[in-house]
Amino acid sequence: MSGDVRVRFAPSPTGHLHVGGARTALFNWLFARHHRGLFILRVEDTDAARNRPEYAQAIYDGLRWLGLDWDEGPDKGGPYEPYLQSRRAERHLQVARELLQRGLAYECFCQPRTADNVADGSSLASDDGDEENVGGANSFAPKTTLACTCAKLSAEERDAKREEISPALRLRVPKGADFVVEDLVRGTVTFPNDMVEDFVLVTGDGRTLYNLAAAVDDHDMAITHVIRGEEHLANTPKQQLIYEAMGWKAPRFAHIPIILNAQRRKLSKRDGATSLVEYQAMGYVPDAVVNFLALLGWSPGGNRELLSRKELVELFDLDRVVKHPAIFDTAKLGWLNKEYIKAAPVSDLAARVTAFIDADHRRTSAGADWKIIPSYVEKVAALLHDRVKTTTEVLELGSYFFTRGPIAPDPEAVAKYCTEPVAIDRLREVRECLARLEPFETHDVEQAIRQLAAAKGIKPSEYIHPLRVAVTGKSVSPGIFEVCSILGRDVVLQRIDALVAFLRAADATAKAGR
RNA sequence: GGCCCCAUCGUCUAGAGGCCUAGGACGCCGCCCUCUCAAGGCGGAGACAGGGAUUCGAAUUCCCUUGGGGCUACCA
Repeated sequence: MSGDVRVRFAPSPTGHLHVGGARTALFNWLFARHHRGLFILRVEDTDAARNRPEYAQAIYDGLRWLGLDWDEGPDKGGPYEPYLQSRRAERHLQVARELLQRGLAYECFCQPRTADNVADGSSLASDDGDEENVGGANSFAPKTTLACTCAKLSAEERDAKREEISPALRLRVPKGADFVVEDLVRGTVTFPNDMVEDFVLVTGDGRTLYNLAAAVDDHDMAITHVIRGEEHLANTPKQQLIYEAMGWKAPRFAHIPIILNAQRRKLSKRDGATSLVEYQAMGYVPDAVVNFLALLGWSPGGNRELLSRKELVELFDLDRVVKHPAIFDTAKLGWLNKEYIKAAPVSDLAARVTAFIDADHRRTSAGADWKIIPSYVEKVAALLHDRVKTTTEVLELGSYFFTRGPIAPDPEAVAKYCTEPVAIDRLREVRECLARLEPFETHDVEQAIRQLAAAKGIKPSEYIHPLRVAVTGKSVSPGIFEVCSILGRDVVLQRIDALVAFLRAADATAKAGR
C-alpha cells in the first residue's frame, strides 16, 4: 500500500464516544499509522435534531484518552476544511444541483416517507447512527416501496407542482445491473438491482442527506479507504452510485464486524458501560483498552495477545480482520487491564490512584478521608498492584487504607473468623503483643506474632485471621503484616479495640436475646 | 417480510485440503505455594451448528437447512 493512505473517522456527536465507535476509530488509526498515512476526523453533525456541540468535545476527549491522534479535523484544520459536515452543506447542495442539471437526479413531489409515517404503528426509535455502530432497537419494517412516478414528470408538470410543493431531489438509480461492492474484509458483495431505489439526496426543505454528504466529503477529502461498521454495508451501493454519477474514483471500502453485547445484540446504551468515559472512570488504562479493542475483530495470527501500541501499528492490517461479530467481554478486558497494571511500575498505579482521589473522593465507593501522602499511597499501591483489575479497585479492595474512622467489619468475615469466644482472647493477646512492639515494620510484626503463637502453642493463623478482620474489616487482604506496618501501630490497636468492643456488644445482645 | 452478512470451546480467536486425536488467551474447575486473597507454578473440563456434495482425504471448497446479526427513512 502506498504512502498516501487517507482514512477518516466520522462520528456524529450524539453522545459520548462509545466502545463500538472507539473500535472503529482505532482500526482506522491503526491502518493509517501502519501505512504511514493520515488519520482524519470528520464530525457528521448534520442531524440538528440529535446533535449536541458538547458531544463533539466528548468525542475528542475520548479519542485523546485512547491516544488516537488525528492529523486533520475540525479542531485542528487541514487542507480540506471544513471538517464539520454541517458547514459543508453548500458544497453538498452544489453537487446535488449538478446532478439535477445533468439529469442524473430529479425532483420528487411525493409525500415524504419518514420513519414516523412509514411504519404504521411500529415506532422507530432513531438510532445514534453515524459512521459507527451505536445501539438502539430498530423494529422499522417498511411495507411500502417507492411508488413515486416523479421521474417521468414533464417539465411543465414539474413547474406546476413546484408552485405548491418544494421538491426533494432523488438520484436516478440505473436499472438493470446488480450492484457490487468490493469489500476489503468481505470480498465481493452483490446487491440485487431492485434493492436500491431512487433515494433522496436533498429533502424538500433543502437539507442534504447522509449518503450524499458522506460521499461528497469522502471524495473532497481524498479519502482512500472507508473503514466503518458493517451496518453501513447496505449504504455502500448508494454512495458508489454518487461517485459514479459524478465521475469520481470511489475509495476502497472495508466493513468491520459489529460489536455485540452479551445478549448477542448490537451494543446499545442500555448495556451498561458502553461509553468510553465509563471505563476511564472505572480506572482502566488506555493502553489496555486499546489492546482489547484491537483484538475485537482482529488478531495478529499466532498466539499473541498482549500487544503494545507500537506492535499493534506494526502488525495491523485489514486482511486479518474477521467477518463475524464479536461480543464485548468485560472479563477479558479486566484481565488485560490487570496485566497492564502489573507490567507498569508501582509508581504508575500510585499516581493513578492519587489522581482518582484528587479528582473526586465521592466517586469511589470507599470514599477517601485519609490524608493523602504520596509515600503512603505508594506503599498501598505496592501491596495491591498484583491484585487489582482497575485503578479504582485499589480504593475498594484497600478501603481500610483510606478510612480514618471506625471500619465496619464484614459480617461474613466475623462469622468466619471471630465466632468463638476465643476470638476476643486472641485479639487481646495480639493487641498486648503489638502494643509494645518497636519498631513496627513488617518483619517485626510477623516475628512478634509468630513468636506469640509459638509461645502459646497454637498456629499463627489463630491470631492472623481475627487480626485481619479487626484491621481490614474483611476476610481477604494482602499480607497482614505488611498491612499492619503500613497502617501503623496506633491505627492497628485502635481497630483491635473496636472489634473487641463490637464482639462484646454482639455477645451481650445475643445473651440478652435468649 | 425483503435484502445483505456471518457461523471453531461459555467468550475472543488460530486454522487459508493432509502438519488437527483442532492450538492459544480470558473465564471456569482441581492441585501446589500459603496468614486469607491475589500473583506464580502444574493439571483439567470445554468447540469445528446440522445435512448433503466434491475429494484418496474437509474445520478448511460447493449446496441446502438451521441459527445469529445487520440493513430497511426526505436519520446518521
